[in-house]
Amino acid sequence: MSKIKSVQRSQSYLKENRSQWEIVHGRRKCLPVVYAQSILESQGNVLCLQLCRGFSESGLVSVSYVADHVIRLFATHRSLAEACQVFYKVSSPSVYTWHAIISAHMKLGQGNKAFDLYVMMQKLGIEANKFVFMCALQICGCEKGASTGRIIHDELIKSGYELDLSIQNTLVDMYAKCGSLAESCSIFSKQQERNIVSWGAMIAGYAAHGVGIEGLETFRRMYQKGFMPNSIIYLSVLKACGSIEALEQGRLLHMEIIRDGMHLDEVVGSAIIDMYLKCGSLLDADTVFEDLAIKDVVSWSAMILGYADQGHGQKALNLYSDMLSEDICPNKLTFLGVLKACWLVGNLRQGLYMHSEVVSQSLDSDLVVANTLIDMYAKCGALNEARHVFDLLSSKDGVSYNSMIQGYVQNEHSLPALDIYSSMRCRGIRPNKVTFPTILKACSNIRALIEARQIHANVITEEFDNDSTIQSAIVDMYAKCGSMVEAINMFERMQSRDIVLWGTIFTGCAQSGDWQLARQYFLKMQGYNLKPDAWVFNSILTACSHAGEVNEGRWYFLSMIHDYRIKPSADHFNCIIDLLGRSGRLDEASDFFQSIPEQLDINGWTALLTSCRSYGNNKLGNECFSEAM
DNA sequence: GTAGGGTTAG
Repeated sequence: MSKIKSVQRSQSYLKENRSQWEIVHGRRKCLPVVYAQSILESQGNVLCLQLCRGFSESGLVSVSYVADHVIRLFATHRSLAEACQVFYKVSSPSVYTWHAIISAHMKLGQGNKAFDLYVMMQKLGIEANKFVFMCALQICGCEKGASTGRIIHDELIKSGYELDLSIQNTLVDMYAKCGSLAESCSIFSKQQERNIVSWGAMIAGYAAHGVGIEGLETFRRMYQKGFMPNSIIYLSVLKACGSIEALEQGRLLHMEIIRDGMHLDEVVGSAIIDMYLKCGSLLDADTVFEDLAIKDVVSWSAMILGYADQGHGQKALNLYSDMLSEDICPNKLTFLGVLKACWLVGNLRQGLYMHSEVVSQSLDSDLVVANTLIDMYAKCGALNEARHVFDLLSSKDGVSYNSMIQGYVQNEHSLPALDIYSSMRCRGIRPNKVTFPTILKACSNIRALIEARQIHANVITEEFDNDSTIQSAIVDMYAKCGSMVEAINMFERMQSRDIVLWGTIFTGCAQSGDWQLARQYFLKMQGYNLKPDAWVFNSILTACSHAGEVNEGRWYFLSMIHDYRIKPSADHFNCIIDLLGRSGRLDEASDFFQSIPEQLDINGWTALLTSCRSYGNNKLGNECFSEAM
């Protein structure tokens, strides 16, 4: 039957007298609903909604099998209120009706309400079927978390549904979405039978957790087992490639997708663009984007965000204005990209304008957007604006606090950063691996040793004391706060120490003027076969300079040049001049430079002249000046 | 009679 005829028949049914309708059509009375569905599929238009409303008002919906269809259709039209109205009119809802209303809530982002309905259904003595169980598992994946998921998993075992393929697939998906990849893998590996969905769920799980190598490996195994990938599989595999920046694998995948003729699909196309951008290949992304038949808000946003992530702020902003001129309405992710672009190019004015756009779309209450706004303002140096967004945010998460703390620390406002940190702890929001290095830096900046010790204690209670980045930050913090004993205590406990960390120790020694300790550690470092870099030498020379170790300083300077082939920078020259100058040996400083003229650049001369001036030796200064010219 | 896996994310 043609679609137009379906519409006409549906409408004429509705016009008929209700009682007659029921008698005449008997059990086939839900047929118009099926027609309405076909209209939705073909046109997705207002007409379908009108038909649904007609049913909703006709009273026919009190019969559960009519209501089931109508609820599902209202859910597709994102009209949860109308779906609920229908549900409440059903005199004795069947398990199908319950499934329809639970699923409607879940799909429209009301996971908690959906779960309440699930519990209510069971209390009313209606036994869940596999579809309801699948729905409950999905709610755990998006709202309730793994602990509730495990309870339902137990219920499934008792009811025997555990052996059902769709249920197993949903379990794999649920555990992955809850962050428990190990449980996903365990179920997947025990599956006796798998279909394309099973493979898709597992690959998506790996991709979402950034374990791209396993994702690609699973994709390969799937292929070997004779499953042909569909577009959904490709989306996950592309994400897996992007997560590990596997450009070559991504290119091969792109070729396969072209072979299968899926590259022009706007959804797959957006994923290909995203993969190329994450792999840093902007040209490839451009080409794919240009070739897309339909550029929707997702592909535009993928480009804008991708360019912003790669540090190309201006290009991201240009893309945004191109997108607007194509009459595409920005969404939340577009704004995330544009806000990032604003701070990349340091354009606070555009940032303020984008903020007003965000407000006009009522996206300012969205946590991710608000956090990005805080970040944008803070990175543009507009701390008051950042704080304003932060204060207005009713439910702040760890990221909000981290962004605000980072904003203060980056702008060298360490005290308010410490304040925010304490209010974060008061509200029971746990600091994480982003918080600790930042707040430790705040302590270093103002040498707040007492607070720093407290934060070190927090690091231990939050079990981040084995994180190498945080350990380094603690060493750095103690060194900068002048407590070399604590710095060394931490340093000695560390499993692996990179050159930066050794540099931190030398800087600490230099600041405290402890040349003996610096020398001791320098020897120790050489024992680990670590090559000192320019920065390490700078610290060593500073330590010599502070301790007045003229000969040692000279020796290390020459060793740096000849043994380690490091070209001295102005900082190194400054150290030597300082070292000689402190001992009142400006002539020697001059001679010193004469002995290595090929190393001198304009910075070296500038350093020498500055030093002559600060030590009041104009004669030497003039000589140096004419020589430099 | 139902579905299950999917793109852009601070």
